[in-house]
Parts: sequence; C-alpha cells; structure tokens
Amino acid sequence: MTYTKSTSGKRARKEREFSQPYTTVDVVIFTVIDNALQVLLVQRRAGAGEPFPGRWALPGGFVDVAVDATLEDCARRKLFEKTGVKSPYLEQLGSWGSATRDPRAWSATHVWFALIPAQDVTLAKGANAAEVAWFAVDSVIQKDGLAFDHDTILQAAVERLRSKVEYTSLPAFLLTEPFTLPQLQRMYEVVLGRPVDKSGFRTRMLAASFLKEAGYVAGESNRPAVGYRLADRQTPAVFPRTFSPRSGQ
Amino acid sequence: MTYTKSTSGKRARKEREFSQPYTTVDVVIFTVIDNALQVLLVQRRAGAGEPFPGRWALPGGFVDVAVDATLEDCARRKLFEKTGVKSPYLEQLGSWGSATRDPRAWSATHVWFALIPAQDVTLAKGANAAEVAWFAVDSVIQKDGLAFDHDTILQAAVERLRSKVEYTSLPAFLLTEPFTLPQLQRMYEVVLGRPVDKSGFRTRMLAASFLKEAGYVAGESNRPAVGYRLADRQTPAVFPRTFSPRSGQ
DNA sequence: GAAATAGTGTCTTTGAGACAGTATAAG
DNA sequence: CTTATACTGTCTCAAAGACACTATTTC
Repeated sequence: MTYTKSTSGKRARKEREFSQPYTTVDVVIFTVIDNALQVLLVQRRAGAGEPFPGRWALPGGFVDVAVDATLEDCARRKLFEKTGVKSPYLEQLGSWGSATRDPRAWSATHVWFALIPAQDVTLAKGANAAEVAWFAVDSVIQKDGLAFDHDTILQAAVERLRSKVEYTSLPAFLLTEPFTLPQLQRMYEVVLGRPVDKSGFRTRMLAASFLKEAGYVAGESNRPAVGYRLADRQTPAVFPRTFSPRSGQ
Repeated sequence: MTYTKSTSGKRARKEREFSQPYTTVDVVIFTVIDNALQVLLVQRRAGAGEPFPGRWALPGGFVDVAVDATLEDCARRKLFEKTGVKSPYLEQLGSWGSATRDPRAWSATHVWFALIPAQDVTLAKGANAAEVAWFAVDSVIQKDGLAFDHDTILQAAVERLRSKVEYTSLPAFLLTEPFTLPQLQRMYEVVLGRPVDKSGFRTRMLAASFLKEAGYVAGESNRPAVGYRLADRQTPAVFPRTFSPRSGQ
C-alpha cells in the first residue's frame, strides 16, 4: 500500500482530502419465519436528493467516523438499530464499489450478513426508520427491484449462505436456545430448499460435537425431544472436508 | 441503506462531503518460487507525512475515482502496475477498516488476493515503485513487521488460500500452461505444506474435468508427461462437498 | 542395463444416502 | 389403541487413503 497516486504529489493529496468515495456499510439480515428464509429490508425515504425514493433496500448507511471504531462495529450498530439484537452471528460478505452504483457519487459499500432467530427481533418502526419489514428471500430475488445494487448483493449473500450451510452448522444461529435436532433439521431444510435425511443428519451433527445437551424440551410435537445449546455462539462448526489426511481428525 | 445519519440532516450532509474515510485497495499477490509460497511486497517511501516509512507493505493504494470504474478494476490496475500481469486469478478477500489502522485518518481498505505464475512476472522496479520483491510467506508471517494491519491481512489471505486449496483447483493458477499433473501436485504440496498421495490426486483431478489434454510435455524429469490446459482460466473447479444428494452429481 | 519419474491397480476404511424399524409421548 | 413424532439400526455404494505395482523415458 503506497497510498500515493502515480500522478503528481501535491495535487493528488489535495484531491484526496476532498474527493474520497462514499464509504458505507450494509447488512443482509436473515431469519426464518413460516418455514421460509426471510431478509430484512428498509424502505427508502422520498426526500429531495434522496436516491431510489420509496424503494426497498438493505439496511445500512454511512460509516460514522465519530461513532464507529471499526467497520464491523458499524455493521453491528446498524443491525442493532433495526432489530434490537445485540449478539447476532455476523460474517463479512464482501464489498461492492463503483462509479455508478450510487447516482450521487463514487461509492463503496462493505457488506456483512447476519443470522438471527426471529423471536429475538423487535422491529424498529417509525422515527427515522421509515419502514422496516421481513420479506421472503425467494420472491425478492425474483422481483429484482431493490435500490442500488442490492439485488446483486442479496443474491451473493444467499449463495454464500446456501453453500456454507452444506458444510457448517450455520443454521443453528437461526434458532433460540435450547433447540432440538428436529428443529435444527428444519432450518437446514428451509435454507437449502430440499429435504434432508434424518438419520444421517443426526449422526453428523452429533459427530461434530458443537452441541451441548440441555435437558428435554416439550417441542411443538407429540413426543418431547432432547434440547441442545451451542458450545460456541460466535463460530460455526465446520464439517470435515475432502483432501484432509485421515490422521488429521 | 438509508445513507442518512441519525443525527441532524444538514450538518450530516456537510460532514459527509468533507470527512469521508480513506478508501484504498490492497492486493495480496501469491506465487511459488523455489518450492515455497511467496508474496509480493512493496517498500514504503520515507517522505514527510508518509506513514510507516521504509517498512514493507502489500501493494495497493487509493482508489482513483477518475480512473477506476470499480473496486476490482482498481485491484487489477495495481496488480498490473507492479507485475505486468494482465489476467491473473483474482478473488476478493474482504475489507478492513478502522479509526486506527492508518495514523492519518479513518481508513478502509478493500483487499483482493491473486495467484500468478512466477514466470509471467516482470517486477516493476525504480520510478515510483521504490522497491518491490518476493518474500517467502512463512518467514513474513513469523516476523510480523509489515506496515498498517497488513500482517493481519496477509494471515487471512494465507488461511483462505490454504483452506480453499483443500477443495478447489486453485493451485492450477500458479502454473503456466501447459502443465503436467506432477507439476500441479507439487503446487498443492507447496501451498498445503504436506505431501499428497499421487494416485488419489490424479483420479480426483481428472474426475473434476477442468483440464484439457494438450500433448506431451518434456518436463524437467526423465519421463515426459501429459500436458494439460485449463478449460476455464477465470473460475476454479470445486471438488464435491458433503451433504449433497447423490443424484446431484 | 540402472535410475528416475509418470502413471495404474488394489485393498481397506470411512462415511454418506436410503430406508426400515423401534421408542415414547399425546389424544 | 391410534397417531405422530423422536430416535436407532442396517444395507449399499462411492470415494478417499495407503501402498504396491507397471510403464516409459534419460543416461
């Protein structure tokens, strides 16, 4: 990182002071409601000079240099402001930046994605947050009408989520503790969009040893099931991959 | 993305115009030389007001709003300026931003990582690029003396690379075409830092069908071997994961 | 011929997928 | 007892790991 333009020095510095791109943070917040993967969207205001008025967008906005110590702090703040959730599963997704994605200026956004249990949320309506709501991911992706490049970003987030769910315990972060294995299995099935074999699922989950037993839970069904808590609520378990030496387990 | 501060409107807008964080791009460029994974570093200049003078750093710098259409374009430009390579394998790694990582201001950097064959490179010395050189990754990580938070970034890049190598064809991008399977195997072994079984390796590579035969190549050994080219030089092949239905293959 | 590396065959083990079967609750 | 769901057992098959073996070149 030279932090120096290849063009002339003094002019470059002056430009830098006054024409930095916008720096924003957006958060793709997922949950599961009614057996469907949902994403949180915010409706944009219709003021003068506001881009994409009335359109739905991912929650996010400018980094507040005075408030946010890091980009991740900024993402956490935005998530908390909209949902009231304090310790979500949060993972960086990537960044998108170009001259055209924001009609006002060259802008770059840093994007996180989060998984939260629906029960933990209290949507922050009114006040500054014009309108906030959950939307079924599949229908949003089809419609393709979000503000900025948020359709692209949402698409990337869903792909990342679906692919990681194949080999990690991510869906566990969509549940409140304690939860049962059948409940967890349903989260996998909802996210993946296909049924999962019960037997294989159970052996796999228990083999990964990221679950701690927590008594019996009278679920919503006839027979109660064993309840579980996560050993670590920050990091997901990763199921064995290929190409690893057998001794490495 | 509301793009509006929660604080007062007019003042917020004015602040936004004049106190955006720095937006930079850095590139972690990997290659293999002498059977070791190497990373390209640039020595920082010792001018007045220059942070970390004389220290080694990842190549990168400010986004040039007038030149770069997108962040990725910016990354490609920086990579080309230092190496002369036009079409590397390039993948976004993530972004790092905080109030403290740059002593001059709140700054956020977008990081890519690249894989290139050592033979393709012509290091751009002199002129503006003070000093550019390859370093063995392992020793750089041990020393822990890079500028900014580049030690952290390099660490993350190496972890990402090593983990993806377990289930993708990434190491193929470290070779010039045509290459042989034994050469490719050596790339895997260098990156992973452990030996790989020949037989399993071959069946796996050929099963993934991302290679096209390209005649015989008199390698550096006694017996010539079959040469291969990549079917797609942009995207790596992904070897089968777990949790997929058998019919899905 | 010897040496060196390219490439193949085979045995074992693991674990996923499929599916049938058993256990325990509510009504 | 029936029904519904939690949980377990078993068979098959694919693929990885380990390792011995054959093939083709240079010297």
